[in-house]
Amino acid sequence: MRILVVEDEHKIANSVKRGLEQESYAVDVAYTGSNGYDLASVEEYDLIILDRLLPEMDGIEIAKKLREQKIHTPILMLTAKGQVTDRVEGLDAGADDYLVKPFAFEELLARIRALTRRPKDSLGMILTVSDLMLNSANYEVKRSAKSIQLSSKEYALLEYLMRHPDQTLTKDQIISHVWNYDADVLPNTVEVYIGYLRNKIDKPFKNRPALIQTVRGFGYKIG
Amino acid sequence: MRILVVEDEHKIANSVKRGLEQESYAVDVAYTGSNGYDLASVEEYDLIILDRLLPEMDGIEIAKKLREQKIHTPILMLTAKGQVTDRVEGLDAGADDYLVKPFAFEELLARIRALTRRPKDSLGMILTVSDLMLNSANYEVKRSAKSIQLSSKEYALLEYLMRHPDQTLTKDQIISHVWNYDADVLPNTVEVYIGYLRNKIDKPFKNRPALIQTVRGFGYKIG
DNA sequence: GATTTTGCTGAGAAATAGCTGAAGATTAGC
DNA sequence: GCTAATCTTCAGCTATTTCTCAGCAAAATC
Repeated sequence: MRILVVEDEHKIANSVKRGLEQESYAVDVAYTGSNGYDLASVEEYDLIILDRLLPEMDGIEIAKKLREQKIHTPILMLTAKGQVTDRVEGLDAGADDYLVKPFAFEELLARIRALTRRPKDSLGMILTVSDLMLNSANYEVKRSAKSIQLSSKEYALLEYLMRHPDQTLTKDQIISHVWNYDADVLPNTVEVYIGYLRNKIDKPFKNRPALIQTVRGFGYKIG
Repeated sequence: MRILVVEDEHKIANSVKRGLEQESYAVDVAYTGSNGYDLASVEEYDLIILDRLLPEMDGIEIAKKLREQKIHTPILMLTAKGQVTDRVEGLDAGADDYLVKPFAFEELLARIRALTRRPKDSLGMILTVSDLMLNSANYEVKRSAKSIQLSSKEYALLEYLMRHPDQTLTKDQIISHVWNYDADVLPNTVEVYIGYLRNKIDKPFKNRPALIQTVRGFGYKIG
């Protein structure tokens, strides 16, 4: 699955590239509009992530030109928080979806999955680890058939862990996936949230094995 | 169920495609009239959604030609608000129904359901959740046999919720289904309408459980 | 066994989500 | 055109969530 990222802010471009590669997408990056446009017209991508505001040639224009060229690759447009009003303009130009910056990486992944629509996770994937179940259609979490109430950060963290079962994730990885790229939260915040999750999914089920495990010096894993 | 969408505005075409696929229709899109005509003559569809005004070959002409070819696939014609809604002309050409742009997605779905009329929902599907009943044939809503009067937005919102019982729907999802694609309403508007609905279907029935539930951080669900 | 590092946790300040009354805009009916 | 209903936004309020801090516990290192 090949993805082109057109974004002039290197920080964002690179963090998106790194994250997507970790999810085993093949990623090309263009830091300018014209560069991005050239790549998009020559190469074949499964998805194009396009910053709306770019020097030289902006996102709207690129989208419009690509559509004129009959290139119908799905386009995910990124817009800064202030510029929300122009939803219509962007969609007119041919974008398929919108994401407002700053976004959490997992949110980006969800949109990408929706746009490239792998049958597997269309509408409501159900993740399970042991007797813990997470249903992304209605954001419901259950353990041993008992419903568990989570806040949205807790939910995002749990989903990230459960999408990588038995794999140790460092606090840095967790931060860059669950929080948005310009929030800089302390590693301790992750510890705190792990604590919250344990209170809800491990502590009340003493007769069952604890699912969230600390891998001292490295991070956490579920499984 | 296969549907062909012939529409030159990518924005509309893509958002309709995405929405219908989520409802598990198989959707093909043609961005030009002649392209659409070719597809419609070769492939077998259960429904064709046709923009009335298209470059190259317009909707009326496509409909006429298809009918000449003895292709009787139901046709739903889209017309812009300003356009002379010459119902007669379109219906003469062979269209089975009309929808004026901009439309809300749920409205489109309702027409599609009417045209493809699966025996199941022939003449007005009736949705029920607990003791709440919605009859889409006559737009009547009742709870515990007591009739409830709703405005059209309230009705559209309730129908959307009831068609996805026990599933949490985000404010974004609600906005893009219940409002039309170029309306730019605030999330708070959804909150307000949820409030209106609660006043009418939950508050007056204190002895019964509340049906509309807030799922903090995610959205709302009914059930 | 003392020291350092790493992780856990209770408490609290700051930020945010959701609810609601009210008021301005828009639309439909007459 | 006028009026009434409906639609939408706004501002203020409350409860929850988010995040940091500081002190403690456990493990690793010396």
